Amino acid sequence: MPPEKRRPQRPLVPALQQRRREGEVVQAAIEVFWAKGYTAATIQDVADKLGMLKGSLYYYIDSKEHLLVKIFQLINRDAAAILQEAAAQQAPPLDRLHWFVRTYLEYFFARYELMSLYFTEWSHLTGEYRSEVLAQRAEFEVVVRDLIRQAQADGTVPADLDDRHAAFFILSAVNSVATWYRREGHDTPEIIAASYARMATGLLVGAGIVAGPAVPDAGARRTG
Amino acid sequence: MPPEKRRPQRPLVPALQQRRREGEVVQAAIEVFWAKGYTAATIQDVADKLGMLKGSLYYYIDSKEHLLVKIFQLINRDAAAILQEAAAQQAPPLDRLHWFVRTYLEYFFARYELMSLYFTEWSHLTGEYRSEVLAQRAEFEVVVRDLIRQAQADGTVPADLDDRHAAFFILSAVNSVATWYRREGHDTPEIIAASYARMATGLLVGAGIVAGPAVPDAGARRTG
DNA sequence: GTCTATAACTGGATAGAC
DNA sequence: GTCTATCCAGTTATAGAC
Repeated sequence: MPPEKRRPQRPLVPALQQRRREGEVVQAAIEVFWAKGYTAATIQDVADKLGMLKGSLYYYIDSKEHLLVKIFQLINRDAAAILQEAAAQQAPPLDRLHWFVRTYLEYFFARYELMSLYFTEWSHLTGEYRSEVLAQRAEFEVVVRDLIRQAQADGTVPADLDDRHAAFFILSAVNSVATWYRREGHDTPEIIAASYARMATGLLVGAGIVAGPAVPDAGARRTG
Repeated sequence: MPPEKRRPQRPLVPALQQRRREGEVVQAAIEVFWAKGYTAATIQDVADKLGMLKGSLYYYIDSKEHLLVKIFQLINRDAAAILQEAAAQQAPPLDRLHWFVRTYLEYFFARYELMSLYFTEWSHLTGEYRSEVLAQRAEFEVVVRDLIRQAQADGTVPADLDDRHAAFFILSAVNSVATWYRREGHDTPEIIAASYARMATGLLVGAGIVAGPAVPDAGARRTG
């Protein structure tokens, strides 16, 4: 039996301006992760950029994974604000959905490196950290589903369309722009955002047009 | 100079049934990665399941990452076949797109664990391996874009819709089903596949309806 | 109280013996 | 084809400098 060891107790009220170095650590991590990718990047790389030994970094972070979480926290607040505003507006549901997709994507492009890091590396998170990300996504799903249901209630969108599927379809597409968007591309952020908003709403109203008939059982397999 | 040592030379034409153990290695890896996730899973876990030491595994693989690649190769051939068939059919472009989305998703659900592993863990790949995955995705994009352009040519889909954006939108949504689908869910694979195919085609024809007008500049921010 | 250095442990990977 | 030994990176624990 080891003797009951005393661990350094963190004070409940942290000193006010003591976090400047912490911000530098997060900033250095962003640059390193962006340049090399999360997996390839080493804690040593981050420490080097700060001029400290890798072991010393663990005063600021709990783990390499935690460093990723600290980066993600920078955008969580903003994203939630956009979502809540879309939910609170008074315009027709489809207009609000359109606004949400467009505004969210424009924010996305404005902080592209950060958002890209989020969507390409979030899967490295495990346990509690992963759960937090999934919980936040669930909030997005709830709001978008609600907007779709409202549009179904007023007859704009066909009632037989599965609102859950539709919400997933739209959010998946929107969140995946990080996989193909590049700053050097010829499309401006505004154009892409408007294009995506158009498709998101078009999907809902268009589903009424292609509903039943467009599900042929592909009898035409094998040309000829 | 060490004496020219004779290493076990692999015959150019591999003996027919010599790969059984290799298959066992891949199968063990699938089970371990599926159970614990790629990051949390250790090479030791895979070795344990096979009853060998972790160092010995490296006779069959180059790296943990390579093990993931070997798993992915199991599905590449099938996915490419579905894609090519969609491109080769004689039906109208939108019907072919509908067929592709539905068939691809049904294949997806039939091999859910494998496909899920692919879409949730592919981002762990780096360098050459990552490039291969991206190249394969590019093929999907090419075919889907082509179907969309054909539908625009015959007037079914508005010409001012960006076919590249639309292809990304659809493929992103389809490939993301792994993030929310669960075997225990109440939706059958057929229902989801049909629902997604409907939305994919609806998006294209619906874009003509919501085109210009539905882009209000959200003057209604801040309810009140 | 804030920060750094050091050593030890775990997991991924390699080389060479058998 | 498998094992032993060993290396390196990420991480933890802890002692202690300022």
